[in-house]
Amino acid sequence: MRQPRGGAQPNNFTFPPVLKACSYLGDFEEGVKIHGDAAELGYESDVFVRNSLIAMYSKSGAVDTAKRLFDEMPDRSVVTWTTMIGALAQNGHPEEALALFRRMLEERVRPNRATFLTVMPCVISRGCSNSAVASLRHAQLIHGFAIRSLLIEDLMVETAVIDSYVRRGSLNSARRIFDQMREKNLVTWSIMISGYGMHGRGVEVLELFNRMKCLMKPDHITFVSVLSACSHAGLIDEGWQCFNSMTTEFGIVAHSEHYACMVDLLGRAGQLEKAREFIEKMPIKPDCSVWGSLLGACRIHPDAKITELAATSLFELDPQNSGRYILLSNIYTSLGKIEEAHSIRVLMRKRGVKKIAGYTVIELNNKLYKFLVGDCSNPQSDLIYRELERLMDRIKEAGYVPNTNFALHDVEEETQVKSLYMHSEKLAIVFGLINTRPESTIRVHKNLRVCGDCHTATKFISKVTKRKIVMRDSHRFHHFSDGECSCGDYW
DNA sequence: GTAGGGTTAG
Repeated sequence: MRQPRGGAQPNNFTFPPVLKACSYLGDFEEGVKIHGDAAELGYESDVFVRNSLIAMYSKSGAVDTAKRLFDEMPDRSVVTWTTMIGALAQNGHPEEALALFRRMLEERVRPNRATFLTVMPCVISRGCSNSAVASLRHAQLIHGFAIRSLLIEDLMVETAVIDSYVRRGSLNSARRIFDQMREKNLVTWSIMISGYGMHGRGVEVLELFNRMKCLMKPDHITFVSVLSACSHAGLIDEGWQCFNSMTTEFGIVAHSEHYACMVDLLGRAGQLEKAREFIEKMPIKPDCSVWGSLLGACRIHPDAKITELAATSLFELDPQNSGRYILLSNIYTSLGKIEEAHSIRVLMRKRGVKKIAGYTVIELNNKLYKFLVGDCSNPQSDLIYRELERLMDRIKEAGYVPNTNFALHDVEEETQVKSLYMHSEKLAIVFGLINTRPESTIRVHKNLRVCGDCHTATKFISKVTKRKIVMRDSHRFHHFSDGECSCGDYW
């Protein structure tokens, strides 16, 4: 491309596919050079070339450059907007992506199907890293737009809407759309199945999976959904059956994610030794997801030897993962190994591993309220802490015992209990209790996995206040009601 | 003739 031989000059039609190829090959150095060529030849202002450049920079992670190209553009097409929204969404800026989508609507640019499917993940906010950012308002805006644009009969759009309902905790709404769909594909089925898994509904998981198998061949992703759902619902035998049938019946080769699910399944059920044997017999090298599952099992069933085994491999394979250090430190604490727990936190600091700050979000009247540990930024803070104190006394009378394993360890016990009270989960729930009608369900969303003490406390809170509380965490949903949780403490 | 989009888990 640099020095065209034989006098063949590239024109504006040449650049987009070539830039796409650079992204595909991951050769962004070449992409930047081609950008230079395009500029030199005067094609940088061509809308197609511009859009391709934005897409290329987005895939290379250079969002700033992409944004600059976008901002400097005089004429933008729907594709330009969609590409830029995607660039923000896929590079960890879902809030900016949604803001840009709003701006697009304000500037009267008509979004299309691709735009919808690009912004949808920002509303759905999957995974834990960017969770809890999108408000219900955004979701309604986009859902409404889908209906107005008559896109609601589109298979992929409907699937995305189902996903958004599942992830906002409205399983029934999701199921209603699912049942009414004229056509469903593998993705639709996988989402609905994993949705039931996230909510701990094992019966429906198996029911749907059995129905699905008659209609189409499940793929490796379906099996991850089904296996993890079995593990969340404590369906040990059914999980084994699925795992075996995956290869024998469907010819799908098990990957590390499937092994990780099986280790998780066995580990949660307390069969740690069996899980260890299972790892030993694996035909592929266990990766950090497998060891992570094993360590996760030790959180529920503390075992010094197995913990050591998992931790050793993890620190070698994935030394920068902060969650693992915290988990390990908590396991040591529950094993009574206070010294070790402390040294893990020291090691973490020494290696410069940054903790992800935990927070809980609650939505009231279309507004999001975010709470950090010990947060005092809310205008109602005084009231919240007073109510919290009262509520803690009430649940203690009902039998709640604070579990200081989840508190900071280098402080006195009384302070530990106090710091437990200030966890973001509890603050958000109390804020919800104060500001909503007595019969309404409280919905909160934590960016990390819910803390064990908060999980116990919330069960008691649901009992003494007679409130339904739905908590979404980074892994699943917990539906609290009358002192019980839908996860059956099997998380 | 060229550019943008949905699914799994620990």
